[in-house]
Amino acid sequence: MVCPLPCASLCMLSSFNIEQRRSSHISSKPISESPKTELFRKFNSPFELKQVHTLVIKTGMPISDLPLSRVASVCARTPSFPYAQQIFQQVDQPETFIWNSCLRDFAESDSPFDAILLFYQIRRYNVLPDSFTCSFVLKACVRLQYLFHGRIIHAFVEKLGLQLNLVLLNVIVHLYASCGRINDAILLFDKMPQRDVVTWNTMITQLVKMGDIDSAYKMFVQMPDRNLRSWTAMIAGFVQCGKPKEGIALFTKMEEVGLKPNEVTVVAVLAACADVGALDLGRRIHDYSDKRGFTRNIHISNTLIDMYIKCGCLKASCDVFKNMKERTIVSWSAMIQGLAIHGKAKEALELFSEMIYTGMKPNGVTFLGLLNACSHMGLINEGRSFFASMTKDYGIIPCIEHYGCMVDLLSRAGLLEEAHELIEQMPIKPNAAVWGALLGGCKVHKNIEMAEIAMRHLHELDPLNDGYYVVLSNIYSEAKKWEDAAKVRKMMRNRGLKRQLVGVQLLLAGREKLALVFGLINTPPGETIRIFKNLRVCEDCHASFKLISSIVKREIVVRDRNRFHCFKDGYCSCKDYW
DNA sequence: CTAGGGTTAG
Repeated sequence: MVCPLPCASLCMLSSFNIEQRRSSHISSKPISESPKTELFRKFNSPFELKQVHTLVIKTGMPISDLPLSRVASVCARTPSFPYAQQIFQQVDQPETFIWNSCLRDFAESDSPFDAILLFYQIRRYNVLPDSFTCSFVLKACVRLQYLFHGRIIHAFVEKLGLQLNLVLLNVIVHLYASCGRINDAILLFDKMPQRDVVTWNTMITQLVKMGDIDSAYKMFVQMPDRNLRSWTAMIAGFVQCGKPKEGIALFTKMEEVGLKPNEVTVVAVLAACADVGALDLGRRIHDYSDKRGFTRNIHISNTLIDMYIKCGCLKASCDVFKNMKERTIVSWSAMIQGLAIHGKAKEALELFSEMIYTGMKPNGVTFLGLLNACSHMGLINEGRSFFASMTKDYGIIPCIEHYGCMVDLLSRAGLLEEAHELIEQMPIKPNAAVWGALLGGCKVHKNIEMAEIAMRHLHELDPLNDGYYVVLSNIYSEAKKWEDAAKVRKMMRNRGLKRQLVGVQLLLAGREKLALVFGLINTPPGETIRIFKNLRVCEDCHASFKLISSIVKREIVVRDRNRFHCFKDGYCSCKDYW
């Protein structure tokens, strides 16, 4: 992160002459419409500003009609500050007020750095700053994660005697915490003479961002008053920290207290439902959202799509998607990924074409969905061509997850050498997921040599994960290499990994079937049965489910770690490729 | 009403 000294930022203002010369011929360029109107809106240099100013004076237009932020932004970057000051002093508003509005615009713009520049100019030319001035420039510091400037402004706040202003202190707490200085934030929090619900909410959110959900919850319990935002922040916090069950439990408590969820709460709760597969609650929230008109909110529809997908209701997610009047890349990517994990590769690819046709630009996540689709259905050539196209046609640099998908795609298809080559030549250091994908392929295609290569890396990258040892041991066992299998088990024991290799699989297999029987007894005939598990479905269960689905004439949807299996009339949506 | 806190796809 660039964090120039304040004096350095002032030095940057010396580009005045270059800018003036570069832009002086803009006005002589042929412009459609009225060139003067164009100039009035878009002037970019002090030179053009003077032209506009002249225009204002000539036409007798009130000076307050000038786009003041434009004036300020031109002058923030050049030594023409006094010129803008002159103009502002003729406007029928306090000068500080106008500079503050400009600061606010800059702080919220795409280049918040302008606010920092302008702030130092304001200081230099002795405009009297107030608490609003500080709050806007602090906001820019937060957005830019400029701790250095933030500390300067903090000191400045004290110098101005504003150290008791609660709003400012809240922003400063936010600044320190969001810049990773949680201890500074806590220090300030502890010595604040008073705190309000915003102070507490800020701490909770930032603690969650640091991954410290326990401290966040302690504060949530400890705080004197909680508003809807406090509850929402805490629910979202649980979801973000991978504790969706706790999130749902807290939501239930919130309802008991009598608070009604708003749009943001709904997004967080739906995300929790998606993670644990709480379809009933998800449907209830969907109803509620419809009643309150929340479904027009794109965030909510996007999250609904995701929730239905992860709960195994592809149809319901399609309905939400179709009913959306506007869609973002998140909507499309979620839907493509949804089709992919439900084994509808063809539909996923078609949806992608449709998306491109509407002019929506894909991003990295979109391609993850596409590669997933290809991977689950063994579409090797399509996968290769998407992987090439993402960079070539859309300028998206593949990240580790994309490589993981490609390795998965090639390995599943038995192209273990090609997968290994891809890993060897990828520009990022491969992680455990990448080598794990290769190992998975080695199991399916019974390649012991390659499995050993993958294992050497996994051993190093993720030594405490017993799952890989289990896979390797199984590969040896299947090849009847009992001694090697025993060696792996010994290795696990030496590392203190105690999982019972054979017992685990049997137990899980039993559980899946038990879940199915339970579902058959407890649901009306004909209704879809949904089973969730946190590992991969084993081959034995997969075969049984196909059979049972045709006998009882019911759909059985199983969510495993990676995807969905929809069993119907003796067939599975994965077409046995998984 | 010139300022501060909570949200989605992998």
